Amino acid sequence: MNVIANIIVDVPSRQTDRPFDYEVPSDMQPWIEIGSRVGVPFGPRVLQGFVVGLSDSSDFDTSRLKPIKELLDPAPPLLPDLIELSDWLSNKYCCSRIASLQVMLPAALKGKEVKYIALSDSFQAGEYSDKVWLQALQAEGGALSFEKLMAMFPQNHAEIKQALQQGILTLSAKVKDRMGVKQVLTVFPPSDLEAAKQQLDSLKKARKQQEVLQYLIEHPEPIALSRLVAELNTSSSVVHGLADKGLIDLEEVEQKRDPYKDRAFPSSTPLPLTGMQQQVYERIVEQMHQQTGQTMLLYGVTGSGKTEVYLQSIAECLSAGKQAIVLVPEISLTPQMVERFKSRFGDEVAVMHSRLSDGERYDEWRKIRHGQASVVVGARSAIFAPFCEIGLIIIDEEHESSYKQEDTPKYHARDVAVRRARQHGAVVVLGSATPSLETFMAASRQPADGSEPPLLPMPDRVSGQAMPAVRIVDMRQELSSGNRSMFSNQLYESLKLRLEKGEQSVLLLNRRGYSTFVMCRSCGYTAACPHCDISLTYHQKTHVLRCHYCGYTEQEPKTCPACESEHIRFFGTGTQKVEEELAKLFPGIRVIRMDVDTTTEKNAHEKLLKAFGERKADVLLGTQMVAKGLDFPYVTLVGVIAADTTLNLPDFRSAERTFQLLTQVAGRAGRHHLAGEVIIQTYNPEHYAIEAAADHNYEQFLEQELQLRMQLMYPPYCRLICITMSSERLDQLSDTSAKFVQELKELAEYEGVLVPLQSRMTRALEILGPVASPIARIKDRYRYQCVIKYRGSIDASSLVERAMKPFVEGKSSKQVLFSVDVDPQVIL
DNA sequence: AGCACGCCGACT
DNA sequence: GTCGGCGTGCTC
Repeated sequence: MNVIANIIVDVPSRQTDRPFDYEVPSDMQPWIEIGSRVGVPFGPRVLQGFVVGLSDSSDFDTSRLKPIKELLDPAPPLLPDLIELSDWLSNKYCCSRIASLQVMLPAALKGKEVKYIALSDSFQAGEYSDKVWLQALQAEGGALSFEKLMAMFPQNHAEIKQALQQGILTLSAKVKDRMGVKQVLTVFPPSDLEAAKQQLDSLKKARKQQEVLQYLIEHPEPIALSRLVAELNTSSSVVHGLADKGLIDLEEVEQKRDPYKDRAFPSSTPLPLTGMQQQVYERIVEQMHQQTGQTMLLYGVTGSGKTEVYLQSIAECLSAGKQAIVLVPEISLTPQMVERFKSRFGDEVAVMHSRLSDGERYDEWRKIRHGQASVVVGARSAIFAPFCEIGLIIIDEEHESSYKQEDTPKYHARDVAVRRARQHGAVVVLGSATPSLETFMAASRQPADGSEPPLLPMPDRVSGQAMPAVRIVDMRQELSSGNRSMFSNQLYESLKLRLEKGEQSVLLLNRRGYSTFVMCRSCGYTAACPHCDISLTYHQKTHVLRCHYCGYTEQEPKTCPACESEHIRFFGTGTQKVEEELAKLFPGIRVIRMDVDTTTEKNAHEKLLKAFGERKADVLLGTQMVAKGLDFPYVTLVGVIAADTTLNLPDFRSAERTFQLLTQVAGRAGRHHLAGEVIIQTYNPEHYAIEAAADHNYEQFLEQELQLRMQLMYPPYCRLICITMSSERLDQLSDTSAKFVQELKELAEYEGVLVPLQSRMTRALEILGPVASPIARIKDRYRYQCVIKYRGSIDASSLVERAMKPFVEGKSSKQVLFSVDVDPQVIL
C-alpha cells in the first residue's frame, strides 16, 4: 500500500531541497502517481509540490505526517522518466530539485498559494447581517479570495478580522495555477438530423430559433457560441432557448490557442534522397530501430540537405509509433522553418518558441502531453517535451551556444538530450556544418564494440553547386595604401556591381568590439554604471544610457562629467556607422539594418527579413543574427566588415566562434542559381580560423584548434566548472571564497583526484582561483570566481556541492551567494 | 522562501 | 518596565 508520497515542495531554498513525506488520503490514492502535482500544507502555508516517489513507510514520525491537501491536475504533468531526469539535472548542474522540475513545465503550471475567505458551516449573520462584505460573500456563493475581499472593502478590515476570530468566517488556502484552461461555450448540432428537421415546423413561433436550428442542420459541426451568434446576427439567448428545449447541446469545451490556426500549410511530400542522404538516413533509422540510445553527428555543409534527412527520419520514427523532438536555435525558429515541419506532418507538430505567450505555450505543451502531437519543434526547453516513447531527437546547428541556458538550471540541451535518449533508447542526431570540438571528438571515437564511429558526413551540396568563393582582404594593406574607410576597395567594387545588377548583399558586423558606449575624447572618460563594473550602453531612441546588467539608466551627458569638455560623444553601434557610410558611398542605397536597436519589437526580426526577402532593400546589414535564419535567392554577395572583433576576446572559444560564424555567413551567398561571392575583411588575414573558414575547411580548423586546446588544457581535453561567488562586502567575499576553495581542494585531495592536468593520470583535477570576475561587480555585489578543470570519471559537481555546504547552510549564507556553471560556454 | 521564536538596545 | 531589531531554525 503506497500511502506515503515523497514530495518536493516549491520553495527555492537549499534547506528545503529534499523530499518531504506526506500521507496520501484514500480518495486520492488512485490519482497520485510519480509526477503528480499537488497542493500540500507546509508549515503555515499551502504550497505546490511534485510527487517524486511513493512508498509505504517513512523515516519521519508517521503520526505527524500531514495529508496531501489537493490534487492539481487530473493526469500527472510529469512522467517518471522526467522525474528521474530532474534528479540527474540537479546533480549535474548543482541546482535545487524544484528548479529542475519547474524548468520542465510551462510557466502556466506554476501554482501559487491563494487564500480564501468563506462563510463557516456554523455561520449565523447575527450582528453582521447588514454588512456589505457579508452580502458580497453571499452573492459569490459564500467564498471569495482573501485579496479580492480586502481590495473590495478597504474600510471593513477590522470587522472582517473580528468575524474571522469569532469563527463566523473561515480562512483557507489553495494552490491556483497562473493560467486557467481557456473554456469556450460550444454549440453541438442535434445528433439526429432527420428528427431535428421535423422539429423545425414546431418552431414557427420562434423564428430566430428556427433560423439557428436550420443553420445547424445545414452545418452539422460543433461551433463556438460566439461565432454562431456573429454568423447569424442573433443573440445567445436564442441559442440558449434551443438548448433548453433539448434540441441542441451546449457545452464548455477546452479551447486550445493554436498560434498557427490562421495559417494554411500546403502539404509537402518526401523528396527523393541523394545517395549520400540515403546512406545517412539508413544509418539513423537502423540505430533507431535497434534502440541503442546512440548519439550521432550529422556533419554536413550548408545546403547538403540535412533538413530532408531529418524529415524522413522523423517520418520513419512516427510510423514506428514513437515521437520525435527537434531542437533548433531560437533565432532560426522562423515561420519558414516551422512551415517545413507543418507541411510534412500537419497537426502532429507542436511548436515551442519564446515568442509564444504563456497560454499558447501551455496549449502546445498539452497537445504533447495528451498525445495529440508526436513531433515537437522548438528551442532549448523543448527537450523536456512530455512524450512517452521517444524514438528520435534532432539537434540542428548543434554548436550554437543558445542551447546552454544562462540561468539556473544552467543546462545544456545537447547533454540533456543525450541523457534523455538513453532513457528511451532513442537516437540523437546532432547536425552541424561546424560541430563543436567536444561533439566532433566524441563522434570520431571508435566505439568499444568495434562498430563504425557515429559520424555521418554529408560533404556535398544537393544542388551540386560549389561553395562560394571566399576572398580575404587584408585591411592593414588597405590602410597603408591610403584607404581609411571601413570598406576595402574590393568590397566597395563588389557592392557597386550588385547594385548595378539589382542583386542583394548581406553585410555582417560582429557586435562585440563595437559597443555602444559614450566616451570623452578629451580625457578618455567613459560612462560607467555606478552599481556594476561595466560601461553603460547608449540607446539612441531614448537618448538614455543604460546598464545591461542592473537596468540603471541616466540621461545622455552634454558635457563630460569629469573634465566638462564638450567633446564627449557616443561611439555608435558600428552598424549605424556602417549604414551612414553606405549612404555616403552609394546615394539612394536601400539598407535594412538588423541589430539590438531595430529588433526589440515583437516580430521585428521576421518583418525585416521578410522585407529583405521581397527585395525591398539592396543590403541587409547586421550583427550575428544575419548569419542565421533564411536563405535568399538574390543574395550573391556576403561581406564581413571586420572578422577580427570576436577573434581576440579573452575566451578560449573565441576562435571556434569566429570560425563558425564566418563559415555560416559564407554559406549564405549564392545558394541558388546565382553564383555567390564572399569577402572577409580582417586585420589578421593569416589567422587559422579565418583561413580555414575561407577554405570551407572544418578539418583544417579542427586540427589547429585541437592542438591549441591541448597545449592550454581546455575542452575537449578537460571539462570545466565555473563557480561565481558574490557579496556586497568585499572582505567577506575574499574570505569566504578562499575558504571555499580550500574546502574544495581538501575534498579533491581526499578523493585522490587533485592532480595536475598535465600529468599522465587518467583522472586529474585542478582548481584555479579565486580571482575577481571579469565583471568584478554587478548590482553592487562584488564577484569572485573559481574555475575547476578536470578530466576522467570524476563527479566534480558532487564535489562542488559538498564543498559549498558549509557556506550555504551556515550563518555566512546571507553574505555570499554562490552560482555554479557546469560546462560554461563563456568564461570571459 | 516565509514565519515564529528568541535574545539585546532605545523608548513611553 | 516594553517595542522591535533581525539572527536562527523549522517546515513532512
